[in-house]
Amino acid sequence: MEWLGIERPEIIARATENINEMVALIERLASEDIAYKTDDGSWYFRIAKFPDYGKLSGKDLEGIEDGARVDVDEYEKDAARDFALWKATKPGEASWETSIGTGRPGWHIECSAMAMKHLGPSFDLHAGGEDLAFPHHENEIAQSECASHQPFARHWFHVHFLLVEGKKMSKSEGNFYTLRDLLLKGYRASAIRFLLVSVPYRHQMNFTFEGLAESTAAIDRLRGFARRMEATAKNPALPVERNEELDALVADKLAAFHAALQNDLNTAEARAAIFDIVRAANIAIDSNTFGLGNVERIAKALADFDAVFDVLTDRDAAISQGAVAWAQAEGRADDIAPELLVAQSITDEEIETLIAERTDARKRRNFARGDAIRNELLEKGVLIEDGKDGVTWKRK
RNA sequence: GCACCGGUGGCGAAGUGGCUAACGCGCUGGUCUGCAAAACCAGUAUGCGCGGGUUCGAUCCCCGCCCGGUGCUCCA
Repeated sequence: MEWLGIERPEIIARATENINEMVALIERLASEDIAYKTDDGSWYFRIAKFPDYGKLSGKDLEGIEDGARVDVDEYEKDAARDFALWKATKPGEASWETSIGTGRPGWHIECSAMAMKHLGPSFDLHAGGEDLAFPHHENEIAQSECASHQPFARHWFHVHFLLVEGKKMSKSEGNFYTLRDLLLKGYRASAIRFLLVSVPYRHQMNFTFEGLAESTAAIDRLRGFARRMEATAKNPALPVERNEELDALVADKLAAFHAALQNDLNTAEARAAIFDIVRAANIAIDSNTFGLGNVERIAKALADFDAVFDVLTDRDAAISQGAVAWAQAEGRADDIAPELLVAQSITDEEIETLIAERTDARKRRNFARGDAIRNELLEKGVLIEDGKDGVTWKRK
């Protein structure tokens, strides 16, 4: 997770450490006859007591009427759609001895109990995959709101599953990749992150290797621009007064960036606004209409962008090295892309030395030698750029 | 079979009842460069799954169909 720049949760709750809370919740429901015990010692939730059932998923409950697809007697439930809160012990299963009997909690009660314990009866946001809306989240709402008599989560955030190369991801399709797999193939962590966040969460995205290459190129452009801004800000030849037209455009696009994120996290639109700024600023610099006064707002835009997207700072090499080290330790060295090892075989110091030699050769107009060095570095994944103010380089 | 979500250029992907259908990548040509790279410019969907309908006007609304995803039993 940290490889993708994802923050760790403040609290990671474990179901097995919160059995008491779950039992208390079931007892509270039982006191209002919402939870009931069956002959085998299991507890079920009486959906008839919660008229709002189905409000999240918009399910038509007629489809799961009593006895339609489930043998009611077999489960001893009062209604087929009632769901388990607590399951009586079965041989070979973990169980706890509690005031409501010996057994283990049902799946849904765990989440209700832990969410309310840490966040209170009402909280802002509950997330989950699209597959969980029904029945899991629906059942959480029913249990929690019946127990607390308050609204449970105010907003629900359901992410769509992604497609991989146009198909659902599955081991049998052979399109199941872990983050480590992708890193070992030579893709950058930042590109993976950027691709994943570039499509709004509500939409199903098609994750492709071509898409990863696209993200890599897009990040290169953004990082290149960030570097260019830094260099430009230090350029003493630049006029101090700002280009008002450009500044207004940047302000406009920065507002659009934030508006897009405010609009249900539309990351695709937010991203577009930043690229608009990049292009406009590049044009201004290229046409010598850029002033030092323009730097401030653009720097603010980049900072705001990166506070969310977090791809400008290059930590890719270290992360890839981590993946390589892992593969070597696990005996999976064969999975490491050759380019990755080649790229890691040259140090920054060695690159600087070669570039200095090349610059020297070019001054003497020995272009053959200069180009030879450039090609040598290129083979090691190092790209040289000759700018007006000197040579810069980056790893591919 | 039923319900919900989606189907936009070569690819990824925004968006809107009527303005040139964003943005990124790719590709082609150009500027710059010793040559490249980077950056910039121009071009690249007469078109938004298919067929009807509503409307002065639909990619955007309605209906049907096709395709993809998810759910509709248990487990988590």
